[in-house]
Amino acid sequence: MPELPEVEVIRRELVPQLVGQIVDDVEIHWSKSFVDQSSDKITGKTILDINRMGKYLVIVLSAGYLVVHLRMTGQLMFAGGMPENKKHIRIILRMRSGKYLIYFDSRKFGRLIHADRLNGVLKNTGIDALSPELSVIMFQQMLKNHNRMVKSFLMDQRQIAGLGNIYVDESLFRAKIHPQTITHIIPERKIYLLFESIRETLLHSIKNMGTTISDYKTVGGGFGGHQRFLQVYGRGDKPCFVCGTPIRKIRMNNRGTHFCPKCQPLRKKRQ
DNA sequence: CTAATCACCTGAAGGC
DNA sequence: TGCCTTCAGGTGATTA
Repeated sequence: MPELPEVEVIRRELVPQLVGQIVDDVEIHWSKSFVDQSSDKITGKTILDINRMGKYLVIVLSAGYLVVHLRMTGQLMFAGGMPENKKHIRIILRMRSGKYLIYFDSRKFGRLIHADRLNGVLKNTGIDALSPELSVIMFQQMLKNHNRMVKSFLMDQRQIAGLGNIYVDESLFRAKIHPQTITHIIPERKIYLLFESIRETLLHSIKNMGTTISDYKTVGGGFGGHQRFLQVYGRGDKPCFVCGTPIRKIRMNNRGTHFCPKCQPLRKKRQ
């Protein structure tokens, strides 16, 4: 479900509510959802800050971290009491204030990881897609150093972290690059365009509180609004908003991949 | 190094 | 209604 913009929206909502709270108790309803690899107990720890690394939410405790990955269907809710709908609750963190941080996850893919250090947990996470340290020069170098299809490169969290299936398809459409283009043949001006397209797509979605296709909800239970602006994702066979050609949907790495065959022609050689 | 497949899970939607 | 298949915002392990 959530990619960088959704996780960032959740982070921003959570910070004012959660910072300063003290963990009093952890209730585990599905054991695989909570991975405790810390030598210390989480009870009694104060929440100092919440950061984001790619699609990970990093809750900084007075000692150690609670790292959250929502995968496909994870949801967080912060409330003064238990919600009416208790379905799919996997973890409940009760705070000393009497409030609760509740983790829902219908598909049980997501994880809350309690760890002393971030090194191990984030070892496969590359530079964040919105990091100010990710320069267009560095992005260009990364693309030139790989010989693979640009969509699968952008989906690879070890390279650039935060993009998922929706925003990769949207960014490639915006940059007019076919998802199967091999990274190292993309001309320089297209690399610049792609770099900007990724930033604009992600920032625009954050402004709209993320994209709700089915499960994603903000911490307050609201829906995102960015689905109104999707150009290709979920629009297979529908006319391209730019040229009217039917959007094509194919499978790449077992993921639905959407693009406009006219706006994003496949080039096999450097132009 | 890259690609393909499966595994982890549940629920919604469509065909018959 | 019900059964069956396919699909879904993600990632990690394994095999080719």
